[in-house]
Amino acid sequence: MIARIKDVAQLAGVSTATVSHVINSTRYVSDEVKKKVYDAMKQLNYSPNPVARSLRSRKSNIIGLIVPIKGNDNSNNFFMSVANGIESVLKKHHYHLILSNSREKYEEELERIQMFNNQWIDGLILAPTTQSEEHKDMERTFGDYPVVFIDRKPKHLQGDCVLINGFDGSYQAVKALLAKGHTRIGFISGGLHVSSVEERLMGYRKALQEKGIEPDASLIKSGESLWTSGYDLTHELITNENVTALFVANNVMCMGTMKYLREKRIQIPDRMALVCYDDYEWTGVIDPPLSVVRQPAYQLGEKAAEILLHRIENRNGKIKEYRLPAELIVRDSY
Amino acid sequence: MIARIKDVAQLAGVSTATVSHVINSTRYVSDEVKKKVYDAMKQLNYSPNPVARSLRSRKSNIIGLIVPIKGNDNSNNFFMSVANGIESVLKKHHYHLILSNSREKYEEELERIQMFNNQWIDGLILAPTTQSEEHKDMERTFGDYPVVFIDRKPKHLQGDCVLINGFDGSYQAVKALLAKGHTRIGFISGGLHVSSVEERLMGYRKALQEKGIEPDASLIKSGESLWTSGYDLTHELITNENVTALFVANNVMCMGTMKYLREKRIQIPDRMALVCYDDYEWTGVIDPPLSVVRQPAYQLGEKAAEILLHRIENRNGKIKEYRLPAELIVRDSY
DNA sequence: CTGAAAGCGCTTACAG
DNA sequence: CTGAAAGCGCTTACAG
Repeated sequence: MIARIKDVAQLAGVSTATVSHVINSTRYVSDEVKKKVYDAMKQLNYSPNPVARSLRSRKSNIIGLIVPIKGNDNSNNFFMSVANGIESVLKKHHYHLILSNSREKYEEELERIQMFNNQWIDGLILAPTTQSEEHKDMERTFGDYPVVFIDRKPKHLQGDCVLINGFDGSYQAVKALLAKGHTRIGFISGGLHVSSVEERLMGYRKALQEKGIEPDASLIKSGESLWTSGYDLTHELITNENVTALFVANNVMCMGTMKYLREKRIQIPDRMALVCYDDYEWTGVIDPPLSVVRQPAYQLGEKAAEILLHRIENRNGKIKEYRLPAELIVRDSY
Repeated sequence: MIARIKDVAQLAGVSTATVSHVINSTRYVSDEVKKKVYDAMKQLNYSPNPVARSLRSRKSNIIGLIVPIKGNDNSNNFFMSVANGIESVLKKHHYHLILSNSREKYEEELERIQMFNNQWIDGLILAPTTQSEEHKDMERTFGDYPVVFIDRKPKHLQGDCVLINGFDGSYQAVKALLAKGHTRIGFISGGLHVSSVEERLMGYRKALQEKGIEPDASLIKSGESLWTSGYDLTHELITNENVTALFVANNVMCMGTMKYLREKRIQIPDRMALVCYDDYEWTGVIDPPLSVVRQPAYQLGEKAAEILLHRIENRNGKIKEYRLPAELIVRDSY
């Protein structure tokens, strides 16, 4: 039989109120009484029922996470690292993580949020779908809990944000390509309306402009985050635009670029210089090892969790936007 | 203000019992009364408080998942796909998923299980740590909920299992290498005491024996699931054992193998034939595209969730062990 | 310094 | 066919 607080109180010869206060350190209890309570708890192998606790205190110690991972996309370890980072700090604070997936669809995202509203989560970490960045009305959807946005900054919503400094990462990458003498540098990425991608493009532009090169719109290609799309766009840039270098700001698309270059026997870096996004291990073991922009995904998760937990304690503090630095990892592809 | 069942009852002019029964279809209610209740619910934008519901009904609609992902290992998308598969079927049944990570440490695994015991989860999906396969006493640790083991079969515990047929996948892979005339085929993997790895080794042995080749223990190398370990073991096999082919039954270690072969300029497949584990996209875009054994991770998750949900409804059915087929994807590395 | 008791929002025997 | 009321296991004003 599972012990209840009543059983503990009875065995310790005190009231349930006292047991509760001992457990939660919420008012003074004499050491003598405390000891009796602890002994009884131990003897009964008692641990409080968190559901009853949640009902009464209106606090669940559960955090929701919604990630946008398309279909069967098992190449996307970014959000998996993020989830891991979140979980690691939640654990320390005795919180749990409910994982949910919007599959990059706005309707599913709303659906998940609504499920969470009923579930009495204490807070939500949301990587908004690319569509939801546009939707003003989403704010009304959230329940009465704090929300931290990650990776993508919704244009019409305000709230704490944890982002990666894609501007600087891209700026460094393109600057490095320019330093090697490249002037026609292709840019490949996912949808440009996503804030994270937008920033990467801004970094690209800025680096070019500093060198006195006006960005050529025909060198900037965006498509779906699929390797096939990366393949096609690489083809376009190489056959029509005479580029000598590529900056591929999307890891999945980068695989398509690699596939294309390999098939056409275009040597890296001699005939095509390359910098890609995301430092997954495979990028280091292929031939040649790829120079990449590294995103601190795990740390992003940690930071988001810390901010959310802080916000739960302190609902009215000033809203903040955090940016974690991206890092250019130089290997042999340019 | 958030509406409670009482408010709905009042507005509809019925008892809370009736409202509850309408919501849960748990006893007959006349269509007329039903309509009044639905109207009131709609008007008040009512949705039941799941915490209160859980407390009373002792059912949380939450499933726990514990995965063993080491430290910052962002190459491990296997369990991420599994989690995705689980989540997709839970969603359909209005269940939630709590994600937790044992980091491949037995103590952390126990800790997480204990947290779950308090949390009143309705069931647990567990990918046991390699250590926990050994521990008989773990059974006593579980609370009063069904458990489904995935990917690894604990030697001393009984319960539903969903595994991948690593035997057959490996058998096919090694058979293919043998068909190309290779006889000295190295085997590289993580710890051999893990059931999934054990099976892969058995498939390797079986294929050799069928060809009349007695497996040579010195060609069988196991180490930690790290690319550095794959690198070192590849070095050993090539310099000391004169192998002409390698079967690397671990995706992370396979990266080390690739790195080694590339550094030493050992041509694949001419000077070294290769079959690796796990069909991640990068294995298809490198040069040459790798032949791999594909594991249906997403489907593993789906199956595990289905079985667990079924088990929750039907605690006393016969315990089952499911095996999903692994598939040899033939590309250009042998 | 501690206890008796109300109440969180539901579900579910019990009664008619 | 439906309702009044107990109770799930806690927390927390209120009282002394």
